[in-house]
Amino acid sequence: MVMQTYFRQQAIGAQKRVRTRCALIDSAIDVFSEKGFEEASISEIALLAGLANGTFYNHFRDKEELVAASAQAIALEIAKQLDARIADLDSGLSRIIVATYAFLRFALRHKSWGAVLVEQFQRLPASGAGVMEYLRGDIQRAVAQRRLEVVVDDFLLEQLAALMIASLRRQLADGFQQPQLLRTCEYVLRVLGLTPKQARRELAGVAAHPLLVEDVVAV
Amino acid sequence: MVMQTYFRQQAIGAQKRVRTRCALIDSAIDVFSEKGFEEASISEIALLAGLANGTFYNHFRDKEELVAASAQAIALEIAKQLDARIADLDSGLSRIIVATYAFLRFALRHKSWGAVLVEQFQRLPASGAGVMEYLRGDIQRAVAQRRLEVVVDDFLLEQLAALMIASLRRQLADGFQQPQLLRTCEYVLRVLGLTPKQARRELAGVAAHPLLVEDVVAV
DNA sequence: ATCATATTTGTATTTACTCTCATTTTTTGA
DNA sequence: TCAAAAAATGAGAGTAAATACAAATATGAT
Repeated sequence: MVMQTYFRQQAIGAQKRVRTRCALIDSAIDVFSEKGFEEASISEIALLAGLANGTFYNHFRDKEELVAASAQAIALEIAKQLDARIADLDSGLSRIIVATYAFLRFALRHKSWGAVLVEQFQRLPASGAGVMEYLRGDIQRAVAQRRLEVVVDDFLLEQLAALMIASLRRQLADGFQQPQLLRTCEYVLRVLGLTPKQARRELAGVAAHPLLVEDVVAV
Repeated sequence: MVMQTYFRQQAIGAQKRVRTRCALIDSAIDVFSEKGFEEASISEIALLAGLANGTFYNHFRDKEELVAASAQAIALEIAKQLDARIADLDSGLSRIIVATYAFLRFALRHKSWGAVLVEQFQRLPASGAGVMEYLRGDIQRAVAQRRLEVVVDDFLLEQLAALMIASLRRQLADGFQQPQLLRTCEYVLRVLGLTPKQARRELAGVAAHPLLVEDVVAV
């Protein structure tokens, strides 16, 4: 696989410091997702980024800081893309479903991104739950719309994140399988307090959304 | 904290090979739970076990193999203890609840054990889900008793394991909090297809079980 | 275009660990 | 008790992280 250069390209025109940082992140995403965190060596990452070993330490204290920065960059990017695409949805419940589905779908299409998210979640679940911060707003919206009755706290978000990350990890290993992705969406809704029937109905209700239709969703 | 010697003591009288192996596992549980997997060094583990560095390699190929063996030893031990104590319960649903609660409660009382389970689950979720293999039987029992309608597959068990491990991890960090533990039990039941009301009712139904009463359960 | 500043380079050094293996010690069972 | 087998030892080779730093280079504001 050829090196990804997504963040590099985003940074064209920016300060040198930012550009180099992005080069390291691009390189790290590649090496982490290919070898895993522990096997990835700093010198290899620097080399692949076209930089000398010492340069790494101008930007990050250690590997942990780099994987955290990579995961955050990825999460921000995904969130940005999702936000725009579900702006048309008013129902909190629908937003939860579509965002959850699309988030996982996206991370499965861009496997190296997904791998880094999984890596960082395992390392620091609290920060990982932050990756799903967008869910908080949509859940609260659904509560305000009287479609859910639930207290939104960090523990709840962590439990939901655990479901999603476990699903992601499994499918990164086995390949995308829509039924599993839909099951995870259902489980999320059930944990949020919907009955299985309601969850199924809500899911069917958004099956026609463009972000789901790409896959020809069969609920 | 003084070193735990649980498995060592189990192995008194056994072959030398087994005794040394258990000494390494005891030591590993201590070091892993105190420093985490990455910071733990093989030489430190060997030293704490009263062994020379090289001895480690007579028993395990690397740290991964050791943490896997430790987690398995722990899981077997917990399963053994739980099995005996829920033998009186006939209802599959009740067994699911009590076992889930007691499993987490146990891992929270013996923090170093809990930490190793979390570590291994993060490393290899599939094997981690094996830790919860006991759940499979109880779920199938509940299905046979017509209290659940669900297909039991590996994916389902992994999703449930993810909920439990996330809860465990959070409480290892923050300390035992019964409300969170009970919430995780409820979420497990909901994922299994119970409505929130049913889940709540089932939970109340077993609140009097000895394994839960230790904590004076307030549902 | 210039130059003060910021960044990168790459080597050298320290530190810490993993893993190997020839040798020594301990165990086991007859 | 004894000898063969099993296990333990610990020094050493090899690897990589982390840090330092003086010299070289690139940058961007003016």
